Amino acid sequence: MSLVQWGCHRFRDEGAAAVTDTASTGRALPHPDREEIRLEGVLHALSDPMRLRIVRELAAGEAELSCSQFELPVTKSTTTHHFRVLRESGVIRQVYRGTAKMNGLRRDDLDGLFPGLLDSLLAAAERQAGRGGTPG
Amino acid sequence: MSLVQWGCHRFRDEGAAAVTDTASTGRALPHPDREEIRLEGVLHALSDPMRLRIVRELAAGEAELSCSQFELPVTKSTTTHHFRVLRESGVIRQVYRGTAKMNGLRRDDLDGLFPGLLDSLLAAAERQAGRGGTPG
DNA sequence: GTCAAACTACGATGTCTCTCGTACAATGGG
DNA sequence: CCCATTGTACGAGAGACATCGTAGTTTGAC
Repeated sequence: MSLVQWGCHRFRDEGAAAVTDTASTGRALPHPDREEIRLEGVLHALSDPMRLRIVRELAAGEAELSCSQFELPVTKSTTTHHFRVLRESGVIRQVYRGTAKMNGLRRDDLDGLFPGLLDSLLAAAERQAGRGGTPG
Repeated sequence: MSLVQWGCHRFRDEGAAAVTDTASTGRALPHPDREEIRLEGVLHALSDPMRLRIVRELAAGEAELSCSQFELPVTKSTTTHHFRVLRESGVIRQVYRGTAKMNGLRRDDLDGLFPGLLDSLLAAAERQAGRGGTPG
């Protein structure tokens, strides 16, 4: 049938992402620019219970949190993986601080791109959690 | 390490779903009840470009649409697959009418469960489409 | 310098997903 | 009854994903 190949479910190009996060230490992490953030990528990132939970905890507190402050029922390797997915999809921003890696929601960028979306999503997760689901 | 196994990324239980859609013809299709709809499942369904596109077309028009009215760049088999994912996640409702299968957004159920979410998602998709993405 | 803490890299594994093609079933019109 | 239209079932293949374990790197404290 020879159909158009327009790269479905492939959100990990990143291409030349901005690597300009020289925090207190020298290590930098690749983040997509605001304009590179794709809705499908964000939804994919948030469609995993573990990641939705992370984002909910991140949204609950004001400050940034290090990876180790999340008590997730998975190993450290898996935790690293989930945080990377969140960062590469543009949902969170990660910065090294000493041996820790601090995580913060990219609220400004997400609100700028998709006004109201993040709040709706968080409210939805909250509602479902109250209903007896386990997404956070 | 022996961690808790709490069924991550497994949204397809459905269990005893409601199969009470005897439309004009006799064939019925399993839909999750409103309370069975899970946010993660909805996000997962919408994280695919093809399905996001379907939902956007569905939301644009008022009336229900048959599967064949969507001109998707995939085969019929694949189209069937995507519509099933959307139905099983609770995003759309499907009903047979003659040889056609009519599709409608489950707006009431989604708005009831997650107020504002669907609109935010559609607005986000619209915005991204205007920006030059291809999600619809 | 040594050491613990925090996180990463890599490879493996099992499952899921997207896609297809072919063959099949249900419906309604002549 | 025959047939076109519409959609399904099934099986397969390529690739993505979540998870793990082990081994390694980076950092800061002593």
